[in-house]
Amino acid sequence: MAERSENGRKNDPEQTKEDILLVATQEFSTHGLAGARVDSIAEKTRTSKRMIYYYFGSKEGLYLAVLEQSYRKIRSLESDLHLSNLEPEEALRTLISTTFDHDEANPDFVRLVSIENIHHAAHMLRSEAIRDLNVSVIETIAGILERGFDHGIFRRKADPIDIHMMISAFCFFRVSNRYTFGTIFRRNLSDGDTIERHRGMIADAVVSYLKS
Amino acid sequence: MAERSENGRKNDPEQTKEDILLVATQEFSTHGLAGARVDSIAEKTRTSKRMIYYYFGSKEGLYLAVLEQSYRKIRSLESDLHLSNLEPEEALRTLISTTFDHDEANPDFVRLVSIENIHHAAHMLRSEAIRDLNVSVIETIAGILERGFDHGIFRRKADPIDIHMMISAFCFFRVSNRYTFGTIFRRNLSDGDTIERHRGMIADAVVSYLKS
DNA sequence: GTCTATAAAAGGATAGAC
DNA sequence: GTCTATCCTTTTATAGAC
Repeated sequence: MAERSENGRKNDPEQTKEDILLVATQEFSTHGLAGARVDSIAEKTRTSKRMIYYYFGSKEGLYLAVLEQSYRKIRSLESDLHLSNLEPEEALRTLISTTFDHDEANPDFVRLVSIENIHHAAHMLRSEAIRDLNVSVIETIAGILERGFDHGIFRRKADPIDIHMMISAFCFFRVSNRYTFGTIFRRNLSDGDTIERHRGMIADAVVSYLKS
Repeated sequence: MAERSENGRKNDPEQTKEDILLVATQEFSTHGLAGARVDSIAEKTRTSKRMIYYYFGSKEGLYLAVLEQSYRKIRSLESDLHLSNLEPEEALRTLISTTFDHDEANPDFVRLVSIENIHHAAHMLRSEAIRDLNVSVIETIAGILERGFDHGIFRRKADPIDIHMMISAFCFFRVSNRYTFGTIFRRNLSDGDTIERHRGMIADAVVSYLKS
């Protein structure tokens, strides 16, 4: 009555799906939606192409699953910060560092978002899971801005979504445009010193903007 | 001895190439490199698929030509500003507005750069024309920062490339991530009021950063 | 649930005439 | 320089056995 797999684990659907998703995330983020090859994904998986269609229906279905999983991962990160105990400027700097480090650590996610924008966010629109994304970041920022203004620390009443955009833009661009920017200006944006300097820079910029 | 075309123009190679490039720019920026279809491009052109291969050799050759032409267009814009006559803060604000308006007015270019980043800037690296891009923006910014610091207007000695990145990031992201950002936060970034507010915002942020 | 083999279609590229 | 027709590889997707 021996099981089939060598690792002593019997056929595990969840495990198989996870495996496919992991490989697919890599493939889509490297080649884009149209550029990704189902065959390549299947080869790098410990299962076969047939299973991809069995579980995900189509190439697009797989892409959507990859996208949803990627967004689900960040959603969880954002909520566990507990910034309301910190004084406003410190809370904001912590939030910014978190966003910065997240993008730096997750180039695959950044690339998937870029790809989704190429496609006018069409898949994201179709996915309730993603569309109903926790926009708790905005509430967090709104709270910080309000407290900061009341305490006289920030002189400017800014829109929280605008501030979130300013932070995202900087953190995202560094990763998304790494290659073209690096090529033109001959600068390696993933270099350790550069990372440190940029992390401080975006925080200082946002804070000084709010204080001015 | 009648000419062939109805418009009284005889076969014009340059015109034909231009026509193909225009359509191809649209197609590549909308669907990405792999997603673009040579057949679709040919259909929308007043010439045939054969001519695309005749002039550009391959789909990749056409893509590279599109990319080069797009970069050539901005290069010319950046140089005709004559900012050295303006006082530093005004010069910087003018430069920022120009970048902002350029990205807003050229979503195709922004998308092509995003696509090129998906491909690790591989084509850009192969193209001398693009690699030797005029980096005069950096010299311009360096000059402004120096003058501003000497005049006591800016208190911070910042790296010109970093400042250029900060400006680019904001202006670029607004356009490149328009769809995903708009979907999640239910905000139209190409709305007139938003554009005005954002144009002022990035300028204020950079200036206050340098003054802090 | 999983595999091998294969169908079906799409899309990049070219032949050859004018 | 330009056109029509076509080749042929690549790639998505499925059939059918176990």
